This record gives sequence, structure tokens and C-alpha cells, in this order.
Amino acid sequence: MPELPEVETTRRTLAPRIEGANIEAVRLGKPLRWPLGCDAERLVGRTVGALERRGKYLWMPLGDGGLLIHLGMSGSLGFHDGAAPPGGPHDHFDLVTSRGTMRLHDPRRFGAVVWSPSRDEGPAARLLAGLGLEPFDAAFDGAHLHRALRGRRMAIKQALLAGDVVVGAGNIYACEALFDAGIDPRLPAGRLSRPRCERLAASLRATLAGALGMGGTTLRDFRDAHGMSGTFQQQARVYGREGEPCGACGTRVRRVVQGQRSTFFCPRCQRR
DNA sequence: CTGGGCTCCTGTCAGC
DNA sequence: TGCTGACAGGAGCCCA
Repeated sequence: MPELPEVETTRRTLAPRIEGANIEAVRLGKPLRWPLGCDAERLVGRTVGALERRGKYLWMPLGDGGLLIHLGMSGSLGFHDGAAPPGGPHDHFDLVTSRGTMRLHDPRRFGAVVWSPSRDEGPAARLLAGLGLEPFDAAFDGAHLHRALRGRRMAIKQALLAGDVVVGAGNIYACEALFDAGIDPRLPAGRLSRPRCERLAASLRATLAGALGMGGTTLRDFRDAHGMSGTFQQQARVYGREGEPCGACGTRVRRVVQGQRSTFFCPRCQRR
């Protein structure tokens, strides 16, 4: 689930509670997408540095190395002061620290916690390589989008999800940003004019920023580190609204499938 | 290099 | 009520 707003919300709520904490123990549940990549004992005694986010990944520095964390489709990170309650069947990674316990809850287990000697080498470097620009990076604008999409035949919706041009948008925000920009999600990416790229860049930033301001989207199980739900889902104008009238023109919102993922759009407001 | 499809896993819900 | 299939916020990997 977690797209950029949810991951950033997690980072912001978790950081003040865990940064500077000393790791006292690690508890592993069922296997996640990838193995931890080191002996859990190797984490004990380390101090948690400043949490960083890159795309939908979180990087937790731990001295000479750190953990690259991804929440997959159903993951969330909670933080418990003092002694944490016993882990449930979907709690697969606990970092017990001097300040409390950080717990990864992830029913589907598409998430991951991977040790890497640094952000720029080893597994972290491999996973982060090839990621596109951060949407709030000053270098991300219509010109970049236009240049990066040139020659691409893939539909613009899928190009946004691919993450090699710009990171952060997942299925919800790609749909919402394209609605905001008035662009048909099925349009081949390379066919977008420069002005429409300008519009889309602005819409993507506005959509992600808006969702961030609402603590993200909670469809079923996303929670921030304090256990709070996001509220963006109430603002979604097309995502999950197949058959409902478009708030702008009244036309029924359509759902199509692109790359095995649902795409929601207004056939009248979003043009080719 | 590009793009399409598959896969990992569990839970939920609609429909019969 | 019970079973079955579709679908769910991601993205790495393999193959054409």
C-alpha cells in the first residue's frame, strides 16, 4: 500500500522516537521478501541514526551499515514505548531499543528489512539504483518528465508506476495525479506534450503533498508510527470510485486494467 | 534497451 | 453458511 506519502509519514512519526536509540535485541518473525542478510546479533549495540527516505524505501543508518526497509503492499511500522505487547501472527520484525520497540506489521510479507554495509554499496545500492527523481526534488519538473518519457510507448500510468522516471507514486496517487492533470492514463507516455508534462509534474507534486498533509491513505491497514490512520482516501476523486459520478463533470468513473493493476479515471475529464 | 507478464503472501469480499 | 474467484497500497525478475 504504502506510497510516498505513507512512507514519509512513517519516517516523520518514527524518526523522533527512534533516532539515537540503542538496539538491545532483534526479533524475527516469518520470512519477508528477502532475508535480513546478516546475523541479527550484529545489530545489537548499535545506535540508530537519522532516518532517510528514498522513493518508497527507508534507510536506517546503524553506524558502519544500516537497514533498508520497504513496506511492500501491506506493511506498516509501529513504535511501542517500553515493553511491546506480544507479537501477533503478522508482526515479522521487532527492533527492541533503549527507547522502545519498532515493529514491522506486514500481513502479506511483500515488505523487507535488509542489512547493507551502506546506502551506496551492497544490497541497498542495488535496490536503490535506477530509481528516478524524487518528486519534490527541484530537478523534477515538466522538462525532466518530457525528456525522460520521450520515445516511451508504455502508457503514462504505467510509466509513473515504474519508478525510473520519478518515484513515489503508486496506484492511488498515479490515478489521482492523472485525474488532476486531465490526462488519459492509457496515453502512450512519449506522446505527452511538454505543456502536459508541466501540468502532470505539478499535479503529481500537489497530489503527493496533499496526501502527506493528511497523513497518507488508509485503505485497510496503514498506520503511522503512532498507530494513526491517514485520511486521504476520503479525498480520492477517482481511485476506488468505479461507477460513481465524477465530482467535476458527473460522468461515471471508469476502471480499466493496466499491467494487472486497476486504473480509475474519468473518461470525460481525462483526455488523450 | 524496452515492455509485458509473473510472482511472492494473506486477507477480504462479492456472488453463487 | 460455505466455497470460489477476484482483487488489494509493490516491484524485482525473467523473457521476448
